[in-house]
Amino acid sequence: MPESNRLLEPILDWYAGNARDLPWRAPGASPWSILVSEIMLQQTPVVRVLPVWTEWMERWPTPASLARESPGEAVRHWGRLGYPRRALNLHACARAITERHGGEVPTGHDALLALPGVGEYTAAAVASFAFKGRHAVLDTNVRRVLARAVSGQEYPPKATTPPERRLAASLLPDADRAPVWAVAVMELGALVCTARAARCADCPISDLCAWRLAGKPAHDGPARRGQTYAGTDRQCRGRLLAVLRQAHGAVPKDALDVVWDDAPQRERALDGLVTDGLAEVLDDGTYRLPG
DNA sequence: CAAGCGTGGGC
DNA sequence: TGCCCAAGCTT
Repeated sequence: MPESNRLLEPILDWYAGNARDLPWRAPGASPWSILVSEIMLQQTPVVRVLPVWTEWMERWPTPASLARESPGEAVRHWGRLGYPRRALNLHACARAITERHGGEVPTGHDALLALPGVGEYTAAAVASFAFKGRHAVLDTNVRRVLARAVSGQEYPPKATTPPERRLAASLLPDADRAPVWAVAVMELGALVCTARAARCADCPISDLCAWRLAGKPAHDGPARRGQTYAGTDRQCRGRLLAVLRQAHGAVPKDALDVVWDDAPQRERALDGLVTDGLAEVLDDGTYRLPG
């Protein structure tokens, strides 16, 4: 028997009084709406997801309704959420679900994992939140809470490690409480145990937290990230795709050329968009979202 | 497996 | 102001 989880009750109690009222957590939220929310939330803050998710749910309330559209429509209505390949992934999910799963989001972790754009985290999240399965749900929030509370480190490793998975698995409560435990730890990381300026005064497990008890030592080791954005291919792709999104119909190449000066980089980025299925070249040399 | 992939907001 | 970060996935 694993040692009992002393974090469980304080975190569940805290969640009961502090959970945000997010629409994909409503009792009637469909598995599809939860899957859409999880893909949209990958690397993207809740406040930016909310309006897009709402529009998508009105427009495409079921996998079948999205599957009937062209992939380009998904990209267009993705707006400025970022990482637009996720729109293609969701469109491909919709088609896979209608073709292989009778139009219903699959309930099992493995079947979810086989869907495009669904990785270890998203499969566990949907299996847990939509179908009330018992899974360790390890997102950046949970990893940070466990790193601090249990391991005494300010930040988790850059990539998820086997010890982290073992720890998360060992903390899983019984099947009845596993889903709420998963969402509660995530919420604690999102609202209290934040990456910067952790609000330890509001934390329900501050008296158990190894990191706080150690005096909140600063992260040792190299700086964790260093990605500039200005001038990158990513920025260029974003500019080009914005033109295609806002135009309805084909766009002459001139209209793309004007948004980025560096021609070789622009061509490379445009080729990349086509390769990735985010844009199409027509016979007359014009460009558009994928049809 | 490290790198690439968007975008906007907070400090 | 620039840097860091936000419910990751894929190759």
